[in-house]
Amino acid sequence: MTVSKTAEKSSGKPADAAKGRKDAGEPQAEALQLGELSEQLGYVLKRAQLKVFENFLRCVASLQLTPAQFSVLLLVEKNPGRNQTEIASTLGILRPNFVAMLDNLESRDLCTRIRSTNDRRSHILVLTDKGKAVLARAKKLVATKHEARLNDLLGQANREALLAMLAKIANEF
Amino acid sequence: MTVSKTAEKSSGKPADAAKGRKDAGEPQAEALQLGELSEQLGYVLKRAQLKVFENFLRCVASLQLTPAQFSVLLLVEKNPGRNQTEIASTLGILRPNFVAMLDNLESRDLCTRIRSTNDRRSHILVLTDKGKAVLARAKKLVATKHEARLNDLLGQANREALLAMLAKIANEF
DNA sequence: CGATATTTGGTATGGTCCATAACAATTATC
DNA sequence: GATAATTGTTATGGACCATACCAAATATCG
Repeated sequence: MTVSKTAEKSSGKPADAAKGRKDAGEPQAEALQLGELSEQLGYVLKRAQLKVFENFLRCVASLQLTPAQFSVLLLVEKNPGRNQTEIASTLGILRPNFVAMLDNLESRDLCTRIRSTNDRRSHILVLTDKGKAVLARAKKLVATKHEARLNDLLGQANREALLAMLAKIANEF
Repeated sequence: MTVSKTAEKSSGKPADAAKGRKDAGEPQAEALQLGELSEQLGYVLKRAQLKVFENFLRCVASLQLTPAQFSVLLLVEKNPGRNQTEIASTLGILRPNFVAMLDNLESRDLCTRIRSTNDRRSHILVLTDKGKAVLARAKKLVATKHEARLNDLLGQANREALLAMLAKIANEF
């Protein structure tokens, strides 16, 4: 597959190599045939994922949160008192790569590392008040602007079916 | 969201920070709560995408093809005589990044750049005989090992519904 | 107890992918 | 025929991912 983030200079959908295709009378090199590509799970999946992330970023742009950061805040809120290793591995983040991420969140006063008294090796992660507030606002934005759009596009039932299938793939494929 | 490729050193599913969870009698720090994370479209989507790519790579490992390379070969076969810009932009690949990719495929004698006689700036892309043969084998592997697995997992009808929804997201989100 | 192994957070580093700027050669435009 | 646009390309930087390694703290076991 392939699918990068900012499709050429052209419009949104990358599948139009040609310019301002309308129905004008230009010599216009006709559009390419996607062919079997549109049946490839990985291709469509990646395309969809990029679009969703892109939309997510726009929706929470005012809070300056990436999908990854949002997931960290969500998980820390739901599981306060856990250490870096636990949070990171649950999200599939490798511990070394989690350090800079936490440095960022901590520098913005969204979460805090606390030396555990039981095990003085580990850092307990906790959301700051600001972190909780930002997360609350992020949730609202995501719910009303981002996830709601799926319902408009697919309908409630289909949206749930989609999530269920994706979860199944993520867990059993 | 987040989701890296090789979840920690632990097993497959990243959602088990703890070790060999069974039902033994260890002090074992209980598993984390995913919470609202499992309802986040982007999170589940990314997770699924990583799993699918991972499986794709395994299925065509004998041919040494990445999803991106596979998509290029597919598109060139379906649209012979197109130049680099057209193929790249259709796939959402930026032209500068497409150069090294083609260098690779060409060095393996899977496709060829041909100077166009009409426009001597552009390179026409064509699959070599070896390229066609490799692609044919890849298709077979993908169909029988990769895509077939989706049917086993979701069933034919659901698989088609999933692809349709993903395509809709990719195009209209 | 004390030697050894393991775990935790962290640093350093390299790879891959993605994005932008710039350039020469060629072609289009006026 | 001068200027603009296009094509393939190089160079470069950023983001993300993965591995090896380290010191401090803890666990394990003789």
